[in-house]
Amino acid sequence: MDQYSLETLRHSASHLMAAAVQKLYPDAKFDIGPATQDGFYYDLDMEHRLSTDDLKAIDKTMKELSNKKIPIECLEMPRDEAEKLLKEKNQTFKLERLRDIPDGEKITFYRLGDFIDLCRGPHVGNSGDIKVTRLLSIAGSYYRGKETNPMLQRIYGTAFHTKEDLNNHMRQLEEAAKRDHRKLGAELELFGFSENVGPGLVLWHPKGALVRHIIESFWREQHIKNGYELLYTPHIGRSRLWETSGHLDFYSDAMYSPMQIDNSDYYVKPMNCPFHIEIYKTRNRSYRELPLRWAELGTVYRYEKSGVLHGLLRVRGFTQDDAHIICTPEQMGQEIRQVLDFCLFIWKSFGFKDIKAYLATRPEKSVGEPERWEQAIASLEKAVCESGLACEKDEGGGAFYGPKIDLKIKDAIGREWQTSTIQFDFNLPERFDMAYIGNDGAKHRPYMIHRALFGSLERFFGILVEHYAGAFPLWLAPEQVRVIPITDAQHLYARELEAFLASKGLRVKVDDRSESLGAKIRLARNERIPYMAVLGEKEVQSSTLSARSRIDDQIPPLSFEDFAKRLLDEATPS
RNA sequence: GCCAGCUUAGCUCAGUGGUAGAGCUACGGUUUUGUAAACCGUCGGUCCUCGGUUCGAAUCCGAGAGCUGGCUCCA
Repeated sequence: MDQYSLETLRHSASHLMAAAVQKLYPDAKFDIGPATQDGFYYDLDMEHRLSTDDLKAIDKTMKELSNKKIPIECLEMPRDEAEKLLKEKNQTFKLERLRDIPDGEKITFYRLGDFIDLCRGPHVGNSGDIKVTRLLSIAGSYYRGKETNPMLQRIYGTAFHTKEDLNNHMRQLEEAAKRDHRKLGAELELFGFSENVGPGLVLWHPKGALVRHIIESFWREQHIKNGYELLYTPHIGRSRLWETSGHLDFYSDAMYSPMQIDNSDYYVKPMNCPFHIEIYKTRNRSYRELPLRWAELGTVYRYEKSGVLHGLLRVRGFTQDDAHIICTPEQMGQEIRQVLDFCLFIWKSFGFKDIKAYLATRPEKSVGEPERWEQAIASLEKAVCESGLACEKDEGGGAFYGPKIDLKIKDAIGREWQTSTIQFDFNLPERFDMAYIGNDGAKHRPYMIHRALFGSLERFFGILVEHYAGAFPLWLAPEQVRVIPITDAQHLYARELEAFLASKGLRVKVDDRSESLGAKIRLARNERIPYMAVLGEKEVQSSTLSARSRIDDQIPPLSFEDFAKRLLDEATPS
């Protein structure tokens, strides 16, 4: 339809922005300016520290350059000439980027008026093709993404073919902002944080805690059904446990300082695995008792840099829905398959249907025998294949201790979230010298698989709030029915209904404030309560109730019994 | 942690050097209401914290905390 792809358009828009920046700040040194999923950015360095106020001027200059319809020309040149040009322009980052281009590859520059940029292209024909742009924000970004490198200034923007597309995009951002779990969490009194407690430490308020309780109960029930056994383990453990596990050597950056108890150092746990392994090691294990599937809602604490904390999605204390499967080589394939199916069942229960798998294989630095890696990867691949999931392979993307499958789920407005993870571990079984006695009477090293379905309850809850936009389905809603008597004369009748519904196991409250019907409905709607039962003179006379749901507005009058039946039918996970 | 920004009542926000405000919420009263906001009144403030400049600071400057958007990292 359009002559250029959105990616090309955005890439060109980043050049147009760079041209504008160069015009306003001639000392600017440019690094890279690619298109991204939603727009583009350009990384640059200069004397002037940009602030959001500067975006207006840059935007204005971009519009001027666009109106001039300046052609964007491609210039191919030999390496020495390219180097000379960049040196002349004092573009030190670009010089380094030039050195990254392998010999024999074409070296191209793109010129937009006075702005000449080392760039692979392609680009739109002229600056007049870039009409619909919006500069969004400025940020810092480390040169080449390395924390030890100097920080450049990054300008984020986006571009579209039409004004309408841009407006749609901005509306989508607004929609996402409305669903923001931090905002809804406070509004619906689900959870919060306190400066006195500390950043990244979640306080679950009664309503959020109730939803969490329902999720946990469902989780436990399903795990028992699927052949798991539940464990509880302590929050702290002696330093020698973490020495054996290797965490003190390789994970200490994320661990909190130890506390001294009776002359020993104890660490708050960043992971649950060592405790599970200790349980495994309490006695000899026979191949006959494998596979073991041990699950725990284990609360762990990890140090996260202050700048990365984000609502419930990134915290310092969180509860993993952790499990460890310990099995023989023969059982491995079947176990992986079962975990994947279990994952899919759980995601379906919470209304997520669009799920993608990412398989990460052996990285350069790794532990464990190559055959074990190959076996494990093969079984992961086979299981994903059989499950019918779409899968992307990330060669060399596994952890040093084993390959893994991560699942990403798509929420109600199309955003992807990384949640479930299934990881082999060839490291801990070695370190802890785990073994089972095979039918040959000899000791063998078991396979160990870590897996989490939700990832963490905090993160999952945050995703759920955004997915449902705060309107939990009936089975999860902290309050399922709000009973609304119209006048004081129906208060007794309302209490009768409340007691009846509660006796059926429904979560119900009465709003008997001296307020108008409209006001009570408005409040219940704002609180995202799935059902309202309105009671007036008519309902008392006919022994009925007038129901109203979040979805249907009004429902014809029902008896207490029929109403309860309807809700109980609906109140199962789907 | 780093770059940029923000922080005024429970919430949303106004107030740019001269006595701290509005709406909603909460509370008290009046009202007895038929499907998204009845009316009147009252309470509510360490203007994030500490220090500085000034006759005088919510307002200007510095440091710190928390938060937001990114970078890095990751459940």
